[in-house]
Amino acid sequence: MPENAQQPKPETGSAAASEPRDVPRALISLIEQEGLKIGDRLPPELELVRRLGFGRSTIRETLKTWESMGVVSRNKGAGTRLIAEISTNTLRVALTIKHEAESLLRMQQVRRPLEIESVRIATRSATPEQRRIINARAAELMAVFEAGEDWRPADHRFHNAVHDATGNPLFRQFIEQIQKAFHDIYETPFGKPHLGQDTIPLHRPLADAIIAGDEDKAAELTEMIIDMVCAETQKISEEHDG
Amino acid sequence: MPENAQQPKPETGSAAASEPRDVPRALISLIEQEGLKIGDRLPPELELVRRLGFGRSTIRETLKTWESMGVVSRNKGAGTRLIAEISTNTLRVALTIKHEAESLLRMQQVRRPLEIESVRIATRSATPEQRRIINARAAELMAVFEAGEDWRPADHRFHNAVHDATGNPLFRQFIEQIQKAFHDIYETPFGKPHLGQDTIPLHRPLADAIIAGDEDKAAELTEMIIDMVCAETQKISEEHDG
DNA sequence: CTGAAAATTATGTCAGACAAAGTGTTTACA
DNA sequence: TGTAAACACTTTGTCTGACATAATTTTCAG
Repeated sequence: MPENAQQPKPETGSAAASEPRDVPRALISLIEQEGLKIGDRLPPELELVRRLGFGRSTIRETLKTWESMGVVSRNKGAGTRLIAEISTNTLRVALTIKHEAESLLRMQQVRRPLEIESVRIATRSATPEQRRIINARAAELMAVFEAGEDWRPADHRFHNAVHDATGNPLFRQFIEQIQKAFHDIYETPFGKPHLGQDTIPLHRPLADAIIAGDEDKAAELTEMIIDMVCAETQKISEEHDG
Repeated sequence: MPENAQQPKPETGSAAASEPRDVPRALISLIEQEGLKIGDRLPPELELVRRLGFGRSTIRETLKTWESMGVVSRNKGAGTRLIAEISTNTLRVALTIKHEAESLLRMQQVRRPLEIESVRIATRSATPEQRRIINARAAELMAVFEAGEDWRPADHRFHNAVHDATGNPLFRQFIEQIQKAFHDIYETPFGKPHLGQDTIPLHRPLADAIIAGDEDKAAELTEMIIDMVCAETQKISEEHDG
């Protein structure tokens, strides 16, 4: 029996950075060295085994995980393709959300402090340009709403402008993912009244408070908006639990 | 050669719902039948092989994926434990975090409101039993800290107890994933002093406030703790940007 | 040049073996 | 008797090899 068993041996020698000690790192490093872009095919598993020095099952566990995170797509016969950016600079985190009436409320419960905090930070630290954009988005939202059209895209843009004004892209990412999950659950099983309709008129004073730099006022209005959504969500939950 | 190869054979016959054709479904169905709750141990892999009728590598790929999603925690020697709800209808959401030195601070910025809100909710709505656990975890943490040992596992358990007391598993999942990402970045490129050491003495009064139901006091202490971590994180960021 | 058959490629699954790290029990010693 | 070291056991981690299955590519007949 060969005693060379658990010696990863990254072998590429050069690798200025550091020798990758685990499979994900080794894979990412290979992808970067190879210059693979979205849509490109990764080398087949057996070649990865040869080049990375790990066993196939170990490598497969990582690829399977990446697949579940939406980094790669895998198909028998065809290979493994990159479908999202991945680099040493990218870290992917996955969450699981239970798909039931109650979790709608739970998601809003988590969204609440994130939304409030992002408004606070935005109010404190937005640049004049960002305040201008927020103002424009609010105007757009009110116009669409009063015209009786579908206000949800405009609402989305308004909130995005606020999140961007925090200077921290994670706020937008987190909140957006929560909302995405929310709608994935909300759209499918239940009928879908326009959730949050009553909150729209509050968006104009919210924008004003942010632009004026009145942090407490902005936070208070955000709190009201989210609480209204929470209340509606709760009603829906209860209807579907009874 | 036996030709019985790829016959999953769910065998449990009864299974009113539908015969699980893939490993995740089979696992979830087993978890539900067994009534496994958060914190419980899953059967060892070899038993799963026997009971589910799939090969070990196949089952491992699913468990590894679940681990990366924060559904289970796995340890050599010890087994696999459930750390989040999982059921037939769980939705998986992936977040991508670009990691630069700056994003360490950004993650704490997002964690901040989540941590504060979870403390507020926990203070409001924890059961007596949950308050008892929080108290015990705090005592344990202080003991370990004063003994000069590694306090991080105890710190982790303490915060988990608080998150669990919110009654909303999403808080724990979100915060845990943020921390996981944080450590993935933090451990590797930079040297790693024990971040947050000075905050530990504040945990005793925090626990007391939660147990006493003093929401504002608890929130205030949490704010102080996180802000200290943020300050330390910022210092590290700056050191590595200059 | 076209379309079907065959060969090749690549992932999916299973099985067996051993390593490594925990857990628990027993034993030795004070 | 109490405690700590030594041992056995359990469980996950990794590697290897084999075959099944689906997609792709090549070959070949018309």
